[in-house]
Amino acid sequence: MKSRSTLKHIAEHLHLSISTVSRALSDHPDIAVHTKQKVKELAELLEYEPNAFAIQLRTNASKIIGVIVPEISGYFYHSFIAGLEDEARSWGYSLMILQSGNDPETESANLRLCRMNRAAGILVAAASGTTDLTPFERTNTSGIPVVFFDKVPESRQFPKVSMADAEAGFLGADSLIRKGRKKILALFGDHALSITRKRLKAFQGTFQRHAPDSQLSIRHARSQQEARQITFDSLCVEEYDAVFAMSDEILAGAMKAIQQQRLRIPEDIGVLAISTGLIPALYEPEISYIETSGETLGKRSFEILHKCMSKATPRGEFLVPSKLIEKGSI
Amino acid sequence: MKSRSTLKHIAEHLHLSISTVSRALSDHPDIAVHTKQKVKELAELLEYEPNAFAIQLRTNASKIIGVIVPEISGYFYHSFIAGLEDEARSWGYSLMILQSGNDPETESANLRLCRMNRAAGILVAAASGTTDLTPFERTNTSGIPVVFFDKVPESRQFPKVSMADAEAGFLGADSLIRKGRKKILALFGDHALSITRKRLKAFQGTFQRHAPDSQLSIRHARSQQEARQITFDSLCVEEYDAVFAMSDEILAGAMKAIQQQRLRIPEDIGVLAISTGLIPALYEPEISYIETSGETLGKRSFEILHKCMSKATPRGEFLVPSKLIEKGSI
DNA sequence: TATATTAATGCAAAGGTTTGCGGTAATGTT
DNA sequence: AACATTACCGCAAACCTTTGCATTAATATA
Repeated sequence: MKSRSTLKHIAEHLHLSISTVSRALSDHPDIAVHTKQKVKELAELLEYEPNAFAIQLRTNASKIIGVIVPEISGYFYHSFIAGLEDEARSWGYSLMILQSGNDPETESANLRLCRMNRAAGILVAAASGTTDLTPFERTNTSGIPVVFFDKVPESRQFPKVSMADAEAGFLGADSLIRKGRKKILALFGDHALSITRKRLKAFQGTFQRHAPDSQLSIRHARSQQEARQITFDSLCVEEYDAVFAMSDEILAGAMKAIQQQRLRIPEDIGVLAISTGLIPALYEPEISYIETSGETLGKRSFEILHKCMSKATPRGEFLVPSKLIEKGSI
Repeated sequence: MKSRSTLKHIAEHLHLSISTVSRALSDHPDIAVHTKQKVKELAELLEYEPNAFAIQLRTNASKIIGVIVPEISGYFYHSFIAGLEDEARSWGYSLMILQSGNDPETESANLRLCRMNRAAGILVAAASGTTDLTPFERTNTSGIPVVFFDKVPESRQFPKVSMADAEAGFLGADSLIRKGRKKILALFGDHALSITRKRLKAFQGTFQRHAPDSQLSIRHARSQQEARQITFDSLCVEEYDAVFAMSDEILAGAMKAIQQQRLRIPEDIGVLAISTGLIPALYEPEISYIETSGETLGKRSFEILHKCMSKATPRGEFLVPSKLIEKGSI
């Protein structure tokens, strides 16, 4: 193990003081140009790399952003993280990824980790069981901005960024109406989740306003399996114009039922979903969807957090717009 | 912003020295039990949280593991990261995630970041263009163990952990043979990739040895789209007993062609894939697959890296076994 | 020539923690 | 009673960098 070179080493070699070397490397105007040059050359030669710990200890700030999600894998968060990493890296930040496993305890422990590492900021998709926000408040109080995304609490206290759920619901309903679909099996997630309620409300409202004669069968499923079962049963007893799925997970379940019934898309039945786009691309024909891009959400979240880290304290909820991607399944 | 409490604060309140407080908190045997108790109580009260920077500076070691992957999103790496994070957390380590975007330059920059942050160890899935291993060597020389996973270089120099590709290829062929499938469309990835060659070799070899009378059509596709096109065209001109896909991406393409042709699975055609399991679960019936679990690979990778970080210097390539998951598509 | 200005560099403290070693008092051993 | 041991605890250095201020020498100004 080669011992790494430090400012001290460079200073000794050049018969300079540590402070001069430090300033030379950071292009401080006080330092003579030829000195800077010599220092930089030697630094290159010695493969000098600053000790991040020392810098962070001195400045009491890191270039690390904490990210706490229920799970990395699955239908959504990995694309969020991908977008976020991309954006963060371009600003010189790195990501510390933590999974809560939907457990508030673990979430709180992760939060503590972020504090210990003096994260520059923290992005959180709350665990579903999280009600007590004091750990987040404490983090905030100690000078680390916290921004919620996707799974956001009711509280006004923290900035939040999430998908434009109402808009997505509206777009879904709107395109079904435009295509003349009248009898629709609409599959939504757990009614306890705010995301479900928001999407559902806009979806339902749009139909009531613009196509009150349509027949809407609203169903709720808490898993892929449940979505499949419900879809299958529904399709057995009645014929539908179209199936609408409010998420990738639901879509996956619904598609299995549709395949099982060997229905043709879009002739026998239309299909539309709210999705990130990965799952809809797996079927033939591909499924049209209202895009809720994880990547975009990631980039946007970084922007908001970045503002929090500098000066401003943005308030309220920021929405990432969604748009219809037509693939011919409806 | 509340100023955080330090060892010094606790020491002053209790009229003790900093060193005593430090030792008390880490249960050093030299410290009297009642002293420990008092210190811990006050630490709790003051919400003391150790300054990770100071610790890391002092000990010149962090509890952070660098992970460099071409991309987080996609078919595979997110599940790897999920498994890894799980295992790492249980050992008190956190993950610093970096994407190379398959660019050797970025990869090298990410490596540098890991060095600056004195990562305890680094896990790398090499960018496809990476040929020069000196940046990795330098990292290694400076005392940070590097282990490659999934996309591993030829070099013997670093420990590597990857899927048991040969075994997966064998298992695929074996189960096709057992099911009596004779005429098979076998879809593989880019022939330049070692993963492709390994899987193909075992697959082909098994057929030659155990069912030399079978008809094997081997095709190579570099994308989902290409896989789809090839499958579609092939199915047009000939009838096949079964389709074999060597990866999720290929499977997705093949499935689109099969759906397009409206073939029933498994009656009209059998389907088998090598996969992590997410994609096969989206179809009806679900697709049987040889499981190459990202989670398991993640956990195993951590184990190897963990050994490297302590004492031993494991050499060679470690393989994580795969197994057949029967779902009735064949 | 004496004084003010500028340019270039060095000193030293601070940031919070760990740890080898030395010190003190109390207890145990002959 | 003299000495050795034990149980606790503190001192101070070290980890590496940043930065306010002081210092020196050289140049410009009056």
